[in-house]
Amino acid sequence: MSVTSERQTAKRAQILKGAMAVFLRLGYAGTSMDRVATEAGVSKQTIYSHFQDKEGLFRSLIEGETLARFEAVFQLDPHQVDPETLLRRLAQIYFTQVVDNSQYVPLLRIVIGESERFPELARLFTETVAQRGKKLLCEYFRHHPELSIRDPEAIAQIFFGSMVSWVILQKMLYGEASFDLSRDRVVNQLIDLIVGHSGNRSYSD
Amino acid sequence: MSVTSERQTAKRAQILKGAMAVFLRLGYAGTSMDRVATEAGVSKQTIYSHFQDKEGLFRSLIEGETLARFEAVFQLDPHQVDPETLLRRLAQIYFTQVVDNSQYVPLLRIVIGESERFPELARLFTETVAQRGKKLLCEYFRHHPELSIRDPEAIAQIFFGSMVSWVILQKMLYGEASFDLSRDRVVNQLIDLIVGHSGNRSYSD
DNA sequence: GTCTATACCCTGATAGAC
DNA sequence: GTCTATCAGGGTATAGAC
Repeated sequence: MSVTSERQTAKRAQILKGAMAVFLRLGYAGTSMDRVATEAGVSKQTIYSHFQDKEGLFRSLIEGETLARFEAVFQLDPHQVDPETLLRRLAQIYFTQVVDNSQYVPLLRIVIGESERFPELARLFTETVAQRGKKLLCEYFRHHPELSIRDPEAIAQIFFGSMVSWVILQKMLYGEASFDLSRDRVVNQLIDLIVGHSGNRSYSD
Repeated sequence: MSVTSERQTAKRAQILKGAMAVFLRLGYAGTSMDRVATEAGVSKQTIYSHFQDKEGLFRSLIEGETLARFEAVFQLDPHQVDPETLLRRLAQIYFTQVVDNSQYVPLLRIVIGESERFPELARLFTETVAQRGKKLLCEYFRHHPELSIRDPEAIAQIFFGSMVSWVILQKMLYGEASFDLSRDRVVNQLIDLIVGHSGNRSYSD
């Protein structure tokens, strides 16, 4: 039975891998089960023996991607680090560990695009991904009153929201074709605004 | 001929109105031409006599919505207004004239969701909508060196990006269910950061 | 559990009457 | 230009052999 179980989970992973390639490229409605079967290298009936239907497959896929990808992100200890270093490190983690992953942009696109058909996936995404860094930053602000941050949650929204909207505008909506603006400039100005330093270093230092 | 032409444009507008209701709710692939015909109150063949195919209808719809909706936005004269008033007025225009329109969130969602299949629509959207306010704000910063804005474009990205990402998180991805954060708090903190005032007024004052 | 073959519906697009 | 009727193809999901 353990062998059978291993085979099952292997097939399941194989199906999910193929499904991810198709769903993230073509969206939910644009994806056919035939195409998933071909991409995964299994027959259609095999998919239906592991997942109830197309919706169930899609939910399992997005849920798994959301939870697996971001559970190890933003785990740093914020104490005993100066503010500029913390903000720069958070930006670095977001850009190098999240944005530079080739599946982040398509995943964000499909979560947004299908957020009306699958609202619970959208909520899962916001709760696991968006709130994580925000809570860490808010806690830091509350323990550092010398920064005189009036509204930590609003500042956290500004900090992460500026970076996310940069990704959407530049990478998702092809804004870089008509408007060149590097990550570093946004991060430097954010740090300049929040902690009042000049902020000329790169986020990747 | 003028009567015929009027009838044509009336039918065309009728089709586009029905198409908008369906496309914005179900996405491109999720929309069927049968459903558009029913919603618009015309037959399917009538649609095909006005538009080449499904793609052509979709492109006309999104292009028209993008151009018509935002051509009158951000037309204010920025000169001889103090910085806080300008930023607060820009935020007010964005939230009341853009976000509060019931079609903005679905339109933004579908432009993002279909940005891989229709990249030229995504570029049109960024160029007409996103860049308009940004350019106005940048020009203002350049004419007001007393604000000592080092990187106007980056600050403009932070200003508008924070508001757009607030809409995406709170309204599109249902973040308001787990995280309450009002517009006013974000706008007040943005103004506080950029012009250094306390910012306790409402954006709608 | 996995495959081939198939049922049945709905899709985009068109033909022809008026 | 607008409608009804229809075509060919692809959609999800399932039946039955092994």
